[in-house]
Amino acid sequence: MKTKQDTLFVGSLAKGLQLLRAFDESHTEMSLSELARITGLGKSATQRLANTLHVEGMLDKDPVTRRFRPSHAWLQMAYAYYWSDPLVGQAMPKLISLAQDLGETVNLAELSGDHIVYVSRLPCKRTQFAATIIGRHLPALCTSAGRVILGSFPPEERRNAVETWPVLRFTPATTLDREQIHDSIERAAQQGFAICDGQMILNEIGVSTPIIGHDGRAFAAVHCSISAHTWTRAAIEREIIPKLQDTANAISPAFQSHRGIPVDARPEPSQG
Amino acid sequence: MKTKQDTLFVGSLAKGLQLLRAFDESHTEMSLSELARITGLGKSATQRLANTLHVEGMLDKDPVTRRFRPSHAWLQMAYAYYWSDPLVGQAMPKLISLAQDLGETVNLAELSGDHIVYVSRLPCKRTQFAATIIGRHLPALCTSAGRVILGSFPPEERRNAVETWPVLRFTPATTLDREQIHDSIERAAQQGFAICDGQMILNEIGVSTPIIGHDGRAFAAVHCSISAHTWTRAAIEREIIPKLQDTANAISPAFQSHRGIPVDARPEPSQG
DNA sequence: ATGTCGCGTATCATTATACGATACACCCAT
DNA sequence: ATGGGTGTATCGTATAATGATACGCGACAT
Repeated sequence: MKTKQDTLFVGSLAKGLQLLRAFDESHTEMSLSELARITGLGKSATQRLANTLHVEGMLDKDPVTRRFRPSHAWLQMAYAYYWSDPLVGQAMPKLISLAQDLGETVNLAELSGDHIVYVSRLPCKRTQFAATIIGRHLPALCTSAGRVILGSFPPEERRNAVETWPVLRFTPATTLDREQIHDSIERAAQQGFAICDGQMILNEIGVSTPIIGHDGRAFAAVHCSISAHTWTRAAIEREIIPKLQDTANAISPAFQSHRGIPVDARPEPSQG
Repeated sequence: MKTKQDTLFVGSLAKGLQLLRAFDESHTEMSLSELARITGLGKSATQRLANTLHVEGMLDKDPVTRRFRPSHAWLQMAYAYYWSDPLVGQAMPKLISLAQDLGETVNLAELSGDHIVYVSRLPCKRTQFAATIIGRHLPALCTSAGRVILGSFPPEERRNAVETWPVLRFTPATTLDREQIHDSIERAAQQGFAICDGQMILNEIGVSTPIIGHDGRAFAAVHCSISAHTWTRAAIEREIIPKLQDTANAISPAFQSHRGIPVDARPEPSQG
């Protein structure tokens, strides 16, 4: 029996994608049976799907251990993504200048549902590995970028987001209290920037300014990650914020919000 | 009729991947019919597959133009890739130091069949957009990285590669003559580095040193991109090469060649 | 040695599932 | 109006994906 709207849904394809999604931070290479176990797909099915992905060049297969892992094609997907995202092309040169100017790590973050994604990273200092690679997905409420973006939303949506969007603990200092998050967003809305302390990494400070579309809604942010050991709040506001804001403003004008659609208002996939 | 080895090949999945691969530099967003035309898949099939990919979050669909484009999930694939590639984790901090030290754009390139892929990029100057984003695939023979890697291969393989691997013209200065490419590789083999002038971009110089595995074969390279306007050959060899070599050597020891398998010796997908 | 377990691989009949053709609604040009 | 171009939806058919089953191998413990 089919759930409902699925005469134009190809199950095999969806299952194949499941296999791809099974790979993450903690599953970097997997045997056939591991894949089967994690996806819950059954040995035969997994075998066929994994083999297909291998033949098609999406999975590398170690000839001796027979374990699968993401192929270089996964990076080509990112390459194609970059060309398709008009924001990146506009922002990149400005971000490079900014990073060189500041001498600090600069990122471009986009809103994606109730998360933010680091779309571009320009690391200038060594940090956690995860902070140096693109594509990381984080709960918007836990990041300075997410908060400053939310700050540009109408109060109604803002409230709803603060109450319903997910939060996750990353460090002992991560704020889980939605009251505090609310306040942080209010402040961001008034000031036009957000500063978050030790939310993701201890002694790391995140600073963000919003990239605003025609409609006044932000859909991305310029983000800077610095060390709490070398920066005071005052110095940040004096030396970093203005430059971040200039950069964000220089990127802003040309764009329309196109991804920051509230999760519940997402386009219906298809509706019998 | 089936070709032969396909009882464990899922066609629908392969077709879905075809859709994904249809997106590139020149196809950044596509309508249903465009997709159908490019993949040659027929309207109905394309409709179903595209819809599936949309529902599964792999393709965004503009609610008004109804055009598809890569979603943020494409970046998450890169994220997963990075975790799975042991080289990246080792190299990243060293590359960051190098880039800061040189003040020039530094890249990490891996061999992938007869191409090289830029796996990590640390742009310090503005250049062409394509040179700032990861995942770019280039014919190995046309790049300093590819040549210096090939330089570490046994002469037999090296010769074969020079004769059969693809070359492509990017600038009026791109070397298409395989004799010259051969010489360039020989020089790289002796010197331990490769310098390429204006092969990809006019007035851009590429400099690479090899990252070598246990077996003596290189499978990746540290690459630096600089301007011909500000650097002379002598200055490069004096100030850049040594640092590149140090970095590459610092990364090398821990690794085994695992992707640089000659194209013809790639693991057979399955063989009835 | 010997048995067992887990793995990757291969085969096969069954029917669910993906298929192409077809038809409709819509928008923008002629 | 009209015609070509979209995106969408439906339907009967047979292709193509399915799960169970079986085999061969190596690791490990008995």
